[in-house]
Amino acid sequence: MVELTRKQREMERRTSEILRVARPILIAEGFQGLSMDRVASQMEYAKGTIYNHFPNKEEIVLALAVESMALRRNLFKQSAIVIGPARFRMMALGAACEFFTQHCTDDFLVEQCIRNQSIWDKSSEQRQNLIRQCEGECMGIVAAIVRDAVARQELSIPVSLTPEELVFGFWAINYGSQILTYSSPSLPAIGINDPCNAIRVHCCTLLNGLAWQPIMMPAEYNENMKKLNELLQSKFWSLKSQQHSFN
Amino acid sequence: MVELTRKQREMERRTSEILRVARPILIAEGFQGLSMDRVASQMEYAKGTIYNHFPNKEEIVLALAVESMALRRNLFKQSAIVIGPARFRMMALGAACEFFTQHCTDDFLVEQCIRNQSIWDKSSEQRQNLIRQCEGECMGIVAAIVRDAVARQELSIPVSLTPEELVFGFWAINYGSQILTYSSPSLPAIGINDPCNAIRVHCCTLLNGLAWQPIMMPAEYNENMKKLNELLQSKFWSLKSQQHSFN
DNA sequence: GCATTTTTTGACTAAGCGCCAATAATTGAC
DNA sequence: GTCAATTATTGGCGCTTAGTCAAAAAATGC
Repeated sequence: MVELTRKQREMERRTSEILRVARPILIAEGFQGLSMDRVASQMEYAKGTIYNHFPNKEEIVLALAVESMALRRNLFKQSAIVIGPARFRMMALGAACEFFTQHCTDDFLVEQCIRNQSIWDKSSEQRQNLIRQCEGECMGIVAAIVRDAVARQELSIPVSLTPEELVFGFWAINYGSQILTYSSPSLPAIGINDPCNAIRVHCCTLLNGLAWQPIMMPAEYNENMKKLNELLQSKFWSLKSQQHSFN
Repeated sequence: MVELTRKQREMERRTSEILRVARPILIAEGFQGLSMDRVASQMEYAKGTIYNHFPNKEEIVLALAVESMALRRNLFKQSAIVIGPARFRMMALGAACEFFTQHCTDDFLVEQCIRNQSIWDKSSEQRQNLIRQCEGECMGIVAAIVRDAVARQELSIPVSLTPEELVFGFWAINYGSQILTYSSPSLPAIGINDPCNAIRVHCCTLLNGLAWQPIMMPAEYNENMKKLNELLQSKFWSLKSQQHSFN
């Protein structure tokens, strides 16, 4: 029995080795560029062995996405515990989104890869659920801040919106802007020189529009975001080092 | 010479025939599922002939995206001429985004297909520029509304934002929410039951946060969006019929 | 040391992209 | 109307890749 677990451990070690090899290929050359032969030859194993770990290419990509989304979730968890009014914690989550895209760009790109029907069609329910769970956890972290703000009477949610639907607006604006920034050819050519600053202003405006206390002008908001960003940076290294070990 | 143009016309007719055949395949089965052999056999031409029209698969996809984005742009143009204060026109563009995603879902999906580095790597500069141009025109339409609102003193833009960067916020929130709605597995499972309504509320809040006159409560905003949506629907049919003929 | 189970291997099939030499069709000069 | 020159079409070929599977190798356990 102790032998069996040693074998299992060996198996798992190799599973993560496959992911370690596959990730940079996926990031550099996309889903097309990632080939099983290439992974196999770089691992110095036969292709069939790779198929003992993952039934198809899509599962590898989904497994990579699970890792990347776990990092995002951990970053969210760390951001949600900054001190101050709920609005500050909400801002910290905006900072986390910025930070993730800018400093974990590879993981951000992996997340993009799975927004593709064909990957979901060919992968296992089980691994899909890991993604959904992680997404749900991220949502839960932010929604908890909203609920806390309501409890503290610093915010009242517009009628007809659930706390999660309120979060959805911030999710959409951050996610949308980051996708556009990274995939739209030549934003500056159509007059968008500093998309990141623009989204900060919009988030601030949205928070103020919701009358989420304390109200701030964009300049003040921006100052606070800078501080939150630095705080996040200092927290980040310890987070990276335990990347796959903590919940 | 008249013979030559007849030939050219024949050539162009077949080019659009290829796109007509390729589009439903791309939509139903994605970039992977679209194969040159399949297009050729469905056209009852040899594969080589398809390659006389398009140097590779990526160019076909980009050509399809040009058509879809032209439809979006035309919808934007039609929406931008509704009567009333600039804020109403801005709202009409939000309605156009909703409308496009809901009633031209195929075109929305085609737009998504090209957010993929490998397609841009393998396609011609020339066709890429058609996409960029269309994107720039869409931006121009909306930015003009913003500029008009400033001129009418119904809006003052936050310092540090260009009119285009202001538009970018609305672009991001609409685009982001639509991508999430269409590609995120089970939004309702994480508490988002009506993403479309949520985004309407957020857009209203954002407009109010910018103090864009006339200020509206979400309920009133929603009523106006409904009316704009109906108006758009009535305009849409004539637009569809002349889809590729007008600028 | 040997039989049984498990794992690994890499040749193989099927499918698809892109190429190109051979074939067919069209053109236009006379 | 004929025929040489040009242009367009064809489909088979080389190459790559996903995924399979029977045979070989390795590990296990008695």
